[in-house]
Amino acid sequence: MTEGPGFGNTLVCLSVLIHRRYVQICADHDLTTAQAQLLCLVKDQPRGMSELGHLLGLAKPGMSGLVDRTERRGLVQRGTPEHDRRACTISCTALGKEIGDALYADVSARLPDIVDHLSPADQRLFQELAGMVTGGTVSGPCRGDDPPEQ
Amino acid sequence: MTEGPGFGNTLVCLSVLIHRRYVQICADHDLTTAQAQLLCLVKDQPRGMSELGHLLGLAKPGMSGLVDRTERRGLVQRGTPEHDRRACTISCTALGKEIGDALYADVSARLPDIVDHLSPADQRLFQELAGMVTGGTVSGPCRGDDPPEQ
DNA sequence: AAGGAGAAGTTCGCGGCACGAACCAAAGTA
DNA sequence: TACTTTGGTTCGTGCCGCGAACTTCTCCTT
Repeated sequence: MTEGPGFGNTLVCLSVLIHRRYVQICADHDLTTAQAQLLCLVKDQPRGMSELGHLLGLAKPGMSGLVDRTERRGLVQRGTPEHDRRACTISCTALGKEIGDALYADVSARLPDIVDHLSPADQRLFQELAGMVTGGTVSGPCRGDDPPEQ
Repeated sequence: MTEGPGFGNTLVCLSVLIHRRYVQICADHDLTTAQAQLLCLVKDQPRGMSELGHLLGLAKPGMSGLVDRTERRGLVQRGTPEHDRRACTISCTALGKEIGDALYADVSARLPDIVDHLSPADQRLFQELAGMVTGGTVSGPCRGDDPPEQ
């Protein structure tokens, strides 16, 4: 409604801009963005596959593969909750926790670089608005609007 | 400097949020995001592989593959400029132009949905700030800071 | 208790994506 | 005429994610 014809494009540019810096930072920790997001979601608490799939917007095979690869690197591990033996709990290894914390700190420190050329007031404003857009989803990536439950 | 510890995370969420909606819109036009971005870059003017690689942040093999797949779908075509016969110009087919224009219109129309829950004033503010962050790069994705020239 | 419906994950096969290394051909240069 | 540089391609590899099919377990109904 209130947006000009170029706003959509601007949003894409913004997303790409953020993503590229994010890729750099992840690569510095030898992580892909998918693995990084998984790690950040489980670094402070174990979670089930379904929950992770929902949070990451992935279907079941995608989750399985991602956990496979991340587990193979020793960052994460599968466990079985006793109350439901078909389910699967993903938790962090000590190494994963260490790397995840370091990554999170680095993201907090270096990702905001992309707004460096704005005035401090504008930076604060942008930060606040970005928080409103993402709906205050603090931990992990925002939930998708389309639950990919299959 | 002015950002709290969660700002980096908020930016990641914002990027993911935008990207997911973008993926949806692209899929509605039967495009991947990579192909969509390529199409948008060449839909109004032909460009060389190097230039595209620079704009998209891709190395040479990545560009070759992307153009291969997009060409195979008949959306884009390779041409040879007469002044340099080893180079290669990527231009749009009629079909590609049509789809590219439709996609662009759809992105302009539907991507701003993600800020719908903000007040009109905040939406305008966010739009303006987002434009400032992306540095007014109007056409195509923003240039990366690290030229992946190899 | 039996038996079927549904949920949680896995596996398989596929395709898109993107990299490094090696390569080829054309252009420029000594 | 050689040598170097530049623009792209090919090859092999790995990550990513989907749909379809399958197994196992839980739960609900009868």
